[in-house]
Amino acid sequence: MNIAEKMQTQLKEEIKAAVLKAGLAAENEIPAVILETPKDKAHGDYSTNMAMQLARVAKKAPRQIAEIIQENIDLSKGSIEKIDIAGPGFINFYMNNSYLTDLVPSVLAAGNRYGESNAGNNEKVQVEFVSANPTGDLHLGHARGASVGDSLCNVLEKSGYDVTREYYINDAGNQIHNLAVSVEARYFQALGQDKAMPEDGYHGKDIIDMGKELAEEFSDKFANMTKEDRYKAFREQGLKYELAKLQKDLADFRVKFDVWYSETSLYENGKIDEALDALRQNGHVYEEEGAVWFRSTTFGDDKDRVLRKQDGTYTYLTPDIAYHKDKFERGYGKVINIWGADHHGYIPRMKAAVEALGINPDQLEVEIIQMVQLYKDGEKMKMSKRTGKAVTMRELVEEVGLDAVRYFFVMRSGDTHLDFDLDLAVSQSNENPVYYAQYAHARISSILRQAAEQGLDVSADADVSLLTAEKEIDLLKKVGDFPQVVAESAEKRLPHRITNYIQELASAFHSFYGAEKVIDKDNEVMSKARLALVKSVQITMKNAFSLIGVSAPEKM
RNA sequence: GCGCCCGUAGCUCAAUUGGAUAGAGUAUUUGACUACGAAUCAAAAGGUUAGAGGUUCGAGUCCUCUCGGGCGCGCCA
Repeated sequence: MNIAEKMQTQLKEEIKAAVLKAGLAAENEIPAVILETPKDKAHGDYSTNMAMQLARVAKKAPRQIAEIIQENIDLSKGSIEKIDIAGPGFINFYMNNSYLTDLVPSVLAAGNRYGESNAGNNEKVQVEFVSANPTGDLHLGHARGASVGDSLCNVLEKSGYDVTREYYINDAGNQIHNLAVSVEARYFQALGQDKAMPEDGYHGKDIIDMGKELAEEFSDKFANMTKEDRYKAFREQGLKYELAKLQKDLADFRVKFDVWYSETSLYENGKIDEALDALRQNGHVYEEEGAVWFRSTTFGDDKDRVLRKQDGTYTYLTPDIAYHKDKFERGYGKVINIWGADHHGYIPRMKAAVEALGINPDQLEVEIIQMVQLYKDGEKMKMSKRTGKAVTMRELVEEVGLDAVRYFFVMRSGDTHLDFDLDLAVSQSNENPVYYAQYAHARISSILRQAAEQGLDVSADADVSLLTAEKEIDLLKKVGDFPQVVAESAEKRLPHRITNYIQELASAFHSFYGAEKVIDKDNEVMSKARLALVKSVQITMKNAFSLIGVSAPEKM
């Protein structure tokens, strides 16, 4: 348990004890004590709404109850400096700051492990994200999904979950057929032959490049094959090429998947049939008009869904059901899918399928990432993957820089439509929030470098009780918040909380920096105390950056 | 037509999932560099939380309706 948590537990117990002592309510009538950190620090370090909650039970006015609680609280037991009653009945606690002296040494000792907690109890969680079809370049929406998904995974890991990052490769189905014939057309075009692109083909630049590369490497080898062999070859080559590109682009984006899961493998190892059988055995499957249906309406879906088409092939849903069945069989307590908003209509049927397999559908969570709109020169840019007129993730990173892209995407909660202003993101000015935070880290690094040159080392036994100035206390408290911010970010699946926190931490540091001088030749004891503080800020900042996949530069 | 999501400062977004006077960045205005990094700090100004009802001690947050925007609604994936 970290220091802030300890404080809060202690305080909660003392509040409960006071309520009991005053006879305001019986033990079983007391609601769980809720502690909040007031937005306005003039309202103390913590506040509770206990008095309002007890109004009904105690049959007294909230403010009166608050006064009674106040009288019965043991200040020293709760490490409380002062108690105020405010507003409709809030009880505000001003804590004794002496606990903060323990904070700095504990952060220094924890190092890059600072922020960890065991909130997740080592539960196995699987997160599937991006999972773009291997038929073209990753674009803006995927970049958002990759940023948010990877950050969520990091935050979950830091909070004590056992996380698996997974990418589902849609290497079966119609789109791969279209890929094969698109590659074929580009190949012949590269050989100088006039070959029209198919109606549903992929017009991306990457396919043109692939056609050229194949023509260079293999010359007219494919042209001389039988039609069947040629199709097979292009299918294979296309997949290989696209998959390699996806893996490289994501690796360059600092996203590392543990598992690349092939849809085709489900066809080959019989898992689709197993899943179908399971659904059938549970009585959720029927035949009609020559097709096999899943009665998903039993579980709240709008309409029943086809599993096997009249022509005998499966719909997209069927292998996906098998995939999800397999996920749970691998022992994950929680399965999280991060999907683009264009797939939200797919949620009810997937949940229905999970439930029909006898699994609690609450174990499947689907996080929807809203669409990204790109603006350039103040105008909306039209994008279409089919015609190849999309800005790719790679281009975006080349233009904007990886740190800024990742920061920008994690900065916003996933459930709002995002306008990405290309001109703003590109600008290397202070308009770009990522620099504000990175600058704080660089500044700290610079201070530490200079201190070292002057023979001042950071040591854990510095007398941090000297840190009593307002800005120092604010900064200490902010550092102390970190583990809980991480845990909450994980629990609520809101990785953007981390960037909010980074901004606050950076702001607290810059403000402190403006008010107090760290290295003071005439006061070595104070210098050492502040150096220890600054070092703990640096550790926290760096750990926070690493959660969102952004670098913490020592110089800029 | 039906379903899901969104609507908060000029702009881009937060808001401890029902808490106090709705906050940051940016843009605007003012002040601070012979200063450990001015990519910074200090301050001012900026709001009927799209609108109308309702629920309760208390609503940006929950419910109903209206308006506006996005995305879905296939034996495509």
